[in-house]
Amino acid sequence: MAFDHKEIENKWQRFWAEATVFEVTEDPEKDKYYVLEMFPYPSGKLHMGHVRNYAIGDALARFKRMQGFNVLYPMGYDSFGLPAENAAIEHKANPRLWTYEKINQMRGQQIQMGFSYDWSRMVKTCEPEYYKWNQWIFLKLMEKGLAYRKNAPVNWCEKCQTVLANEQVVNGSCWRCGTEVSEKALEQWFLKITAYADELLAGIDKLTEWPERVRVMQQNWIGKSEGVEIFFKVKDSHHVISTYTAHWNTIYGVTFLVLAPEHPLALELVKGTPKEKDALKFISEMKWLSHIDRVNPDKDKLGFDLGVKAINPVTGREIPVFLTNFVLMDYGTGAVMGTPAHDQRDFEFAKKYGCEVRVVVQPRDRKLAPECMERAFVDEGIMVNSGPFNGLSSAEAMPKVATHLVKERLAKRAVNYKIRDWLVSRQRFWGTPIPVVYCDKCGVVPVPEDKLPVRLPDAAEFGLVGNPLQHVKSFVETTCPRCRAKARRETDTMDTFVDSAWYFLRYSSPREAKKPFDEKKVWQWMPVDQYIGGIEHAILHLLYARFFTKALRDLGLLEVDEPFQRLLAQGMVLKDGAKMSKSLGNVVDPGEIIERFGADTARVFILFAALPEKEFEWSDQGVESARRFLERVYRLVEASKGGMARGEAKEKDLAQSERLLLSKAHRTIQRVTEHMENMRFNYALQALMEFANDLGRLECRDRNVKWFAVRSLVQMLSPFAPHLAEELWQSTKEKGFVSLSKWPACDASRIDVGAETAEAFVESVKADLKNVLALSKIQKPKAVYVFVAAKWKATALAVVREACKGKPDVGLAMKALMARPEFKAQGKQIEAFARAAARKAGETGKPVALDECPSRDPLNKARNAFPLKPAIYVE
RNA sequence: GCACGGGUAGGAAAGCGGCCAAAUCCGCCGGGCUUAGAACCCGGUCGCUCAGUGCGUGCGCAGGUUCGAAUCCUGCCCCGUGCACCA
Repeated sequence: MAFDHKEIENKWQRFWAEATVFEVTEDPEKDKYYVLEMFPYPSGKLHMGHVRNYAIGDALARFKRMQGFNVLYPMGYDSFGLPAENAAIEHKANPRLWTYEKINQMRGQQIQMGFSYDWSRMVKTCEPEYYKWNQWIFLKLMEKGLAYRKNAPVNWCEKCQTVLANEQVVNGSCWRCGTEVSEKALEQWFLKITAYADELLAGIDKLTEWPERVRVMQQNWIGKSEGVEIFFKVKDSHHVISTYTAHWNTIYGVTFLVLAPEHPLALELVKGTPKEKDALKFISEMKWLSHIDRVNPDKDKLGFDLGVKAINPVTGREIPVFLTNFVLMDYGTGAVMGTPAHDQRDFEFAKKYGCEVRVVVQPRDRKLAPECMERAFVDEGIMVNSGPFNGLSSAEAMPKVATHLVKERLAKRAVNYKIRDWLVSRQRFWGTPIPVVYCDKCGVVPVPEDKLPVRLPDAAEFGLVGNPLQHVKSFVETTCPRCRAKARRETDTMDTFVDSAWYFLRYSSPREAKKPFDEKKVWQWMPVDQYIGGIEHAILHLLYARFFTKALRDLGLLEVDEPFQRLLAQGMVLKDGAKMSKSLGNVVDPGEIIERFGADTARVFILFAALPEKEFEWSDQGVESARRFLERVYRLVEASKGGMARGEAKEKDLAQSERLLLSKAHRTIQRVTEHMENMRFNYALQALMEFANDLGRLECRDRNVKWFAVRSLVQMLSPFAPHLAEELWQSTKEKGFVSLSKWPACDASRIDVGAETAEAFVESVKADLKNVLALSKIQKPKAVYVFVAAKWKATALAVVREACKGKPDVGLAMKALMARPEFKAQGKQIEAFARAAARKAGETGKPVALDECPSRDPLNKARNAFPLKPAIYVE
């Protein structure tokens, strides 16, 4: 091993910390750049996902820093949450101590990785100095009616003994423990994210630097639907059933209505009729079904005919009214009109319960007959059986039908959203206490601002039923802030997503004691220029953070609308084709990689493996190759040290290969800079690898060119392998830290396009041929030998043929060469001799006879000397 | 079902109208260096063919647009991811 990664890494980590190299303050002289990674839950050990996430962020932060930006690159811990509490139950550990231990372990590994965080800004959400402001913001939201309490059926996880937000229910199961979620009615706290539904949706258009799929997911989640509510009169009754639809053009095809079992009219309509008892029975059966079963499209559609008739407002026909399991009370009006011919669910229902199928949209290429239909026709077509709208296309009919219905007062325009208010109550200990008190006299009383934070008690008994906080008397028993009477403190804590909904603001002024953050400083840093994290937060966290940003703006605390300018959803690290997971046993521990190969290697490998947003397969060989690359750079720089001198290279003094090297250096700077800008780190590394090869093979005696090339390489390597780069920076006698050096500038005029292209090659072949001919005084050569790198062979020969105007037979020359007794051996050997000749020719500047060639001269040296420039021999 | 992303050489993964038989890394083959190996350096790595070279096939499948397609369009087949009885 050429270098000792442990020694180098420890050394530079210490130096960075001692010199507080990465701490930043606001600086009006510089442009700011805020790089943020989704802060981790402190589980103790980093996993590969973390390493990838932070390697990406750190490379960008280091690059931007070197470019002269004032870079805010902080780290913190999302340290409230279930695992700490579960550990408390299992191991009788104190969740606070457990959490702090894990934070320290994790932070230790992050330091080992060499991430350039400003640790002075560290934020831990479980500390009162942080969660105090959760409470404060909660109270502000309460004042504005954006935080409220209501009795609601909630998603309940029996195992975690807690309520879950809709976003935390994955396929009907708890997102954490996988237990099937059940439904339960409870008094719960909500945040009114729906008040911002429209703005959150409209804002997505502005997020042009977010991945498309995340934007789509958010759009779907908000689920805005613009439609109409159509009113159906109930026959022989004063009741009106209002239904929401987005396909109002099919109103003439409505042949029944279906109500959710919870619909207020469900019982009302059958009160006192013989159907009442059965209706009650049906309703209670439906209530037994969980929400999950109700919305499962594979479940049978069940109906109960209420026996009453409604009137289709446009056809005047009487239509039956059913209760059903497949209509949801919390979307639209809880009642749906049935258009069996044009909606698959309605079609199935109608077939089962014998409702009329009435076609009102005909496909253009065939004719539908209700009795022959096997499924609903849901595509675009021509309106039929629709009174005045017959003959229109369904698209044309949409606005006309809507206008008609509204004008006739049969309907009103309506908008519906899928998004629901955010349920933030959790029946857990390890979270931010919700700052309210229940008083028998005054009701729900907010804790006054000056009494914040409501601190979590230091100790509690874990493992009892329900929330441990309920059993802490000193916490629960309090007095009413308003009337001083005995009162009970709220024991629910906040969803941890509240913590992460604004932590990025806190980094601007992490020790601010009088408010959640300093407005001026936040103004300096926000928005986050580049946010990086896992796709799993595409909806949950990102939507909540956007909501908080807007809500805080409306509280007058912020001036930005959107928190995250550019978003990168990093890809997963796979092993054996699957996500690394304990249960699959395919986890690669970053700690071991750091130990064996070093942090620099781990970083280079992980960034080189693929584009950051794509998933890639872990490869042990890939790790080794990353290490080999670093070794090569190390050797190159060590070998170059003697031949370098700081200074500007003088163009006219440069030999071809030196000019080429200089050109390559600038070309590489150009490529790497551009790739860094776009976070295409794998390309940047590729360019660096190629450049390292060039540096190794191109002969360079010019000390200034050498210096520039080596120095640039070390600098550009530093975002990827910062420790090694610092070491090389120091060993090449550069001042200060490479981490703080100015990113090399590409001087486009130094890019010698000619030297890098075939044209230039052709020119050089021509020139060399001329020189050779002149020097050798052979005006009419019998043969010409050209020795070059294989890729240039064809070009070179073509040029020589052209230049010699066909006189010497170049092809025959090679044959003649083959015929010589000393070259009877293999072609390879001929090549070796040829290269030796080329080298000799290059050294003396004169052509040499082949038999002058030292036969044992190493091929590789000849090869190194003449990668591009041809050697020409004539006879 | 809908939406989004993919299918490229032995493997991973670039390219997204001509400079593409296709970057880079790995693997494999040959050579150099070595007592030998490791490491390191060089060359090769779709098939046939040659001294140079040339030809054929070719980037999921089938068509199309174009002077020209891995790259653009259409349809199809696979694979991921997300959302799904949202009316």
